[in-house]
Amino acid sequence: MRASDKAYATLREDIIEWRLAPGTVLAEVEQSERLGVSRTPVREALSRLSAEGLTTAAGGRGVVVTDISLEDIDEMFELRETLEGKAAALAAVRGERAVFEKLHADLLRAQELINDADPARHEYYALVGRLDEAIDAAISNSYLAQAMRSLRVHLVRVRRLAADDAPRLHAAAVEHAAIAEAIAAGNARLAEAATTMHLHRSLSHVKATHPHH
Amino acid sequence: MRASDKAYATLREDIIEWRLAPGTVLAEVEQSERLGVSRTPVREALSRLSAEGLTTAAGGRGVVVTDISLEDIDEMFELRETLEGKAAALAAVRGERAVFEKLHADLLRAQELINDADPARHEYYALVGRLDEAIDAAISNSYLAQAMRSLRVHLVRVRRLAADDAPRLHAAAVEHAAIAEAIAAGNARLAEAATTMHLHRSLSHVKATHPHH
DNA sequence: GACAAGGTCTATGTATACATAACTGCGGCT
DNA sequence: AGCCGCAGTTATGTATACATAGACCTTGTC
Repeated sequence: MRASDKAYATLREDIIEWRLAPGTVLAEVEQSERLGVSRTPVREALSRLSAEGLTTAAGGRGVVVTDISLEDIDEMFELRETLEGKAAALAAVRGERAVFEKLHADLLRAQELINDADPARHEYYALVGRLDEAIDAAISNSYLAQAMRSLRVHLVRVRRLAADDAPRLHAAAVEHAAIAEAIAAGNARLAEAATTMHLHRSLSHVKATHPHH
Repeated sequence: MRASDKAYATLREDIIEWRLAPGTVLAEVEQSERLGVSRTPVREALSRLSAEGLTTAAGGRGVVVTDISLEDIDEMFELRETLEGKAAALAAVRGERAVFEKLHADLLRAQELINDADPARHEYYALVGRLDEAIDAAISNSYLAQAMRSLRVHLVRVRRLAADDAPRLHAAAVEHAAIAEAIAAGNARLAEAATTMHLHRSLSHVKATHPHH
């Protein structure tokens, strides 16, 4: 593994997991010492992070971890609804029925994955991730897929902030299942509507959890 | 101006203007000699270009200029319709009426800008650029604006490929005027429809001009 | 004659030394 | 007392030397 990849992965993880708070200044020398690599790979990592929008170059004095305001969350979900709504509609038209029928069935059984044995809900999120990947593959549009990937980085940060509780996850699983079902049925408008509903409820949940910020 | 900015701007311009053909291998030493800077800024420039999608890291053997296939153009316009349609609708709701009324009037007079005195149509494209900027500002959604900016880079490359002729530009000016008018009127659905129409005709024109590729 | 294995070579990946510009603190001026 | 300006310091920006890994060519064998 390249040192720059390591630096990038570590910094990215630290930012997403909120171990590096917004506003934190990431100095090159400081980070190179912390990560045990030289300034060059750190520099490249910070470059990539800034391109993604996780950090911003604060003119001259290092790069700082970007903040996420309530307005940012609204804006992110506005774009998300546009992109994922379109993606769901396209997947309904172009996707393979069998793939989404299986995902539908798995998502209906996802309630069992949400238990106290796995507080981080790794398996549940992995399943949701498979739905995302299936949609990405089904739309066969690399530009749209890329736009959604860019956005997902920021959404993971929001998710960490929102502290999904079990009731919300149970409801979300049902909503995801509805999306998969609509895609499997080849019903584009229904798939888009199901996506809109899901995102609306997700946003409401986030806002209810964090009224301030 | 920083050397890395210079390297980035030069390389980006060369790629967009098709002076660097798709498939061209951009070796670091070679480019650093050509641009008169050291490898470090060239490296950073290539990094940024790859993040934008203008180049791709060809595992081990340098970065190569990405190609644009006919499928790519279809995909780009599919995303573009989604993004710009939404943006136009939002601008109709959130934008300032006066700004778009002025743009509407200017665009109706744009026919005069398309003459033999300016073969590159700088003034015309500047006016269209002002419409884009006005919409960007009106939507007040930095994530959506960022997604559109990312896409526009690639679209400029396609435009250079399509060799816009005077008749198409005259028609496009009218279509742009219709978008501005709908936004000024605060009619979101009409603005979205006008955008869809414009993009459909643009794509048809590009495909008619370049049936192969 | 073709395929595979090894070596060489050339590219990128990394580290570090040096240049330069901006921020900060201090001092003098108004 | 507040502000402007200068210098010191410390950060980033650049260049270059060195490490390393992958690609291509050569050579040997089947």
